[in-house]
Amino acid sequence: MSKTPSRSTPQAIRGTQDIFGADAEAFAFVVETFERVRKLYRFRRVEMPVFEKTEVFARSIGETTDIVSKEMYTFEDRGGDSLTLRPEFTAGIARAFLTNGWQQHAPLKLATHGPIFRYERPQKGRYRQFHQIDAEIVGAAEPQADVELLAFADQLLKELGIAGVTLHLNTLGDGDSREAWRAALVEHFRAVRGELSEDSQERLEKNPLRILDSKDRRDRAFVADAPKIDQFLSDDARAFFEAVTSGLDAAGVKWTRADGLVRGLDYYRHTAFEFIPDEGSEAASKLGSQSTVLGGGRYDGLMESLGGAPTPAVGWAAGIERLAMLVGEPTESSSDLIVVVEDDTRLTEAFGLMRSVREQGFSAELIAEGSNRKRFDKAKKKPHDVIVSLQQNMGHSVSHENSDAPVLQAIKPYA
RNA sequence: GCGAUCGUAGCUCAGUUGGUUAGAGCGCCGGUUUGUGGUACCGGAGGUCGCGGGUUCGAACCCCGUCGAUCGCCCCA
Repeated sequence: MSKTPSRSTPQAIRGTQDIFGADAEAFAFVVETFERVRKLYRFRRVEMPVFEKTEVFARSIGETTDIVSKEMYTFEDRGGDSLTLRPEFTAGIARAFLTNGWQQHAPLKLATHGPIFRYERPQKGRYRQFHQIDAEIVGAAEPQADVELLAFADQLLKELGIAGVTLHLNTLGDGDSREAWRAALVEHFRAVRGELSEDSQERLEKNPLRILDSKDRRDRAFVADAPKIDQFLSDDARAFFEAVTSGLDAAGVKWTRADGLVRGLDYYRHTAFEFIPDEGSEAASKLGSQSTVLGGGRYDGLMESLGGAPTPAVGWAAGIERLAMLVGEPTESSSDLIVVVEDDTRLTEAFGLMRSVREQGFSAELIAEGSNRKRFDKAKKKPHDVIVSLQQNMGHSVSHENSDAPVLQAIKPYA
């Protein structure tokens, strides 16, 4: 047994987590399911660096919010370059697309997953190092890319067994639509500025679209009669959105229109979406105030901010920990076989048996420590199909509830 | 960055208005019992009560600070 850590044992960094046990199993289930479904949709696997030059994120995210100045893990390396631990996948993928000449593969369907870093106050479902799965279609201007991407997300959530979650869908229109809408919103809210919450008065200057999802009571009345994006959509933008929605209907993806759903960053165009737990659902209570399960949108404006040619793209990301909170307790996997050594002289025999069983593709665990008498009881407490107990004088016993257990074939001399 | 609640054994927690050697259950280790068996009983290890300072004759308990956790606000790529 290890001793209690002394006072000098370093603590884990705030907002990081050591995932173990049932949580780790749920985490792995999310990743494995993602990998399986991603292959069904023929998304190609990509591995990305965990850090990039700071400008990769600074230029793509822009200066509109606190993100760049306050919420990234940015540091100087020994060469004096400013680097940042990735706070998202999209910007790095865009950079890779440009620097590697992946235009030649366009339209390119990519999937990846891994750790993400954001310097934020930890709370329920929110960590400083957390993990995302991510899917992008780069170099595809057509609405069917949005449909395919969303069908992937929808099927993934279904296969994870996550219920009570609905796709909330909106369009931000093309660049001109978006700007006209934004200007109208600013005008609308400026007229009632004094009656808005303090937070929203500030948002009016920094990020007016965000007033639309204010939780403050004082703002709600003005949000309700705020101008809608639909009034500002160009014919093309309207047609694009209709193509997306009719495609989703055809693909059997359920959705609901959320005309207040926005993206804060300027590079977003057209489709914006979030899968959100239904009010009062089990999923909603499990997630607390961190409600979005999976979110994304079309980012046709991103490549240009990184100095590339205009390149249409659409993608989504989802927090693995949050998904894992919703998949429920996976049943602990049981070993096909447990070998109990109740007489230490038979330990070598046990080693041979273990190896043989495992080579035949069965999982097996050995129990050969502690009091001889209590070893069998210990084995009974672990999930298993079959227990073989090696006792004194070359005797043995086999215990199982199911005489069809496949592993019995692999241990015939004992069974 | 702001606010609230919390921090006692590996885990879940108790600890009475501040008062002797800080407790329970589970888990762990050992023994006895049982003997094809997740039994029962006995015993044991394991805590400077998150950390630092203060008040007091005396602090797990009161005060300040700090670190961490949890929940919410801000932010949400």
